[in-house]
Amino acid sequence: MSKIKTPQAIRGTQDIFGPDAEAFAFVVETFERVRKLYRFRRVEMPVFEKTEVFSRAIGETTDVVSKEMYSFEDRGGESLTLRPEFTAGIARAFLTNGWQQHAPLKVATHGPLFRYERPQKGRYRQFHQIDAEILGAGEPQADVELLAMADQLLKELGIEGVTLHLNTLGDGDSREAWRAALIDYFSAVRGELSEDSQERLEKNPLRILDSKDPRDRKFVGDAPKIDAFLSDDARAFFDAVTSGLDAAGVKWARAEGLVRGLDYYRHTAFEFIPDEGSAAAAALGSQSTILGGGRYDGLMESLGGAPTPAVGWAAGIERLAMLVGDKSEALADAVVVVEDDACMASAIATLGKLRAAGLTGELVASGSPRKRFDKAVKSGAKAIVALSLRDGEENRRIKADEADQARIEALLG
RNA sequence: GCGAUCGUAGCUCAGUUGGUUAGAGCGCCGGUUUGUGGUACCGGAGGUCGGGGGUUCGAGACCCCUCGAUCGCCCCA
Repeated sequence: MSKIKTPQAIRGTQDIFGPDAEAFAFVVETFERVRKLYRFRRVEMPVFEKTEVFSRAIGETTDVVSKEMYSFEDRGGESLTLRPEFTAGIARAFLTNGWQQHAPLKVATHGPLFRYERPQKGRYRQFHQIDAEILGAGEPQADVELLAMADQLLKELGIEGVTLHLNTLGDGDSREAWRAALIDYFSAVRGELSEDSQERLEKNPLRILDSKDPRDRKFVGDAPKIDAFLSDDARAFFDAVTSGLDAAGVKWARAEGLVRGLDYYRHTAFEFIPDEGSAAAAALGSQSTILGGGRYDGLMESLGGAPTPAVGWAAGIERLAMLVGDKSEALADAVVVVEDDACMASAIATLGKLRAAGLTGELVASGSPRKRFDKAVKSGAKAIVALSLRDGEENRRIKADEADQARIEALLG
C-alpha cells in the first residue's frame, strides 16, 4: 500500500460542523429575517474583483491593502483579489450597473471574505460577514435606520451585554483639521509614545486614540477632540443621528476615541462592543468588535464615480455565532429501524411517507440487527418505527407518545 | 511580521528523575445477556507518540530544525 499524505486545510480556514454550524446558520437566518423587516434588498456579489477595486477604495496605505490581500494573476495577466470586505465591491457594482436609478438603495448580503492574517480567536483568513449598506442616501435618517436594524438584529440573536459605541469623524474638512491637530499634539511627546504609535503618527495618527499601550493611554485623554473641529453642518448631522437613535430606542454611548481603520469613512463611525466583564466579552477573547461600520461619502469618487453618500456596516458571523449560545442539532421526528434486512424496501417506503408529510427522519439499517433499536433509542428521536419479521410476516411497532403514535399510524395506514 | 503555550488511537486525555511488546474512557465493529427493549459483560479493529535530524546502551519524554494548532501583539469583523 502506498502512503498518500492527506493534504491539510489552509491555515486560517475552518470546517464548521455540528452545533457550531447550527449557530452559524442561526445567525444568517436571523439576519435574513431582520433585513426583510427593514426592506433591505438581497444582493449576491462576486467573491473576487480587480485588485484596484480594493486598493483604490480602501486605501493603498492601509494594512488590509498593503499586506493582507489574497491577490493573484489570472490567465490573462490581470491582477485579481479575493474580497477582503464587501463595501468596495458593492460600490463598484453600484457604479458599473447604474444602480443610481434605485437610489436610495438598501442592500444586504453575506458570505466569505479573505484576509491574510495570523489566525486567533474569532479571526480567520477566510471568515464570514453579514453586511448592510444604504447607497445614495446622504441624510442622517439613513444612519439611524441602519443602526436600528443592527440593534434589532443583535436583540433577536439574543446577544446581551453589547453597547453601540458611536462617534463622528466629521466631514472631510473637519476630519483633516482634527487629524492635523492630533499630529501636532502627539508629535510634541513623540519620544514617550510606544514604538507602534510613533509609526502610527506617520501612517494613521487617528489610530493612536485606541491604542492599548499604557504609554500612549496617558496622553490620549487630553488629546484634541473632534468636537472642537466639527463644522456646523457636521455637528448638525451628528446631532440628527443621535436624536434619531434616541427616538428609535437604540441605546448608544459616545466614544470620542473611536475611529475606523479604512480611509473612506466620514461622519458617523460606530462599533458594537461587548461591555467589559460581560459574558460576551469573555467569549470573544481579544476580538472586541462584533459589528462595525460608518458613513463613507468619499468612496464612490475614489472609484471614479460621482460623489455619492452612503452608509453601511458589517458583522463577523463567527463572532456573532460565539455569542448566540448552544445551538444543538435538532433531534429526528422519527427514526425507522430495520430490525431484519428483509424489511428494507418497506422501511424505505415508510420513511418516504414520513418525510413527505414533513417529518424529519432517518433510517437505522446498519450494524448488528439486534443493536439497531438501541441505536435509535439513543439518538433521542421523538418516534421510532421498528420493522421486523414475526412468523415470516412483517411486524411494525411504533414507539412514541400517544399523539405522535396516532399521527404516524394515520400516515402509514 | 513578532511573541507565548502546545502537538500520544476517530474524540478527550494518562504515560512517574529517559528503561522491556505505548494505556484508559468515550465512539466504532462483533458476540453474549436482556427481550418491547436507552442494561450489563466479553472480544476486536485502530497509533511509524505531527515530521526530520541529534544526544544516549536505550527517546513519547532531552536538544535543534520544520510543519501545524491555540492564544496574544499589530491590524481588524
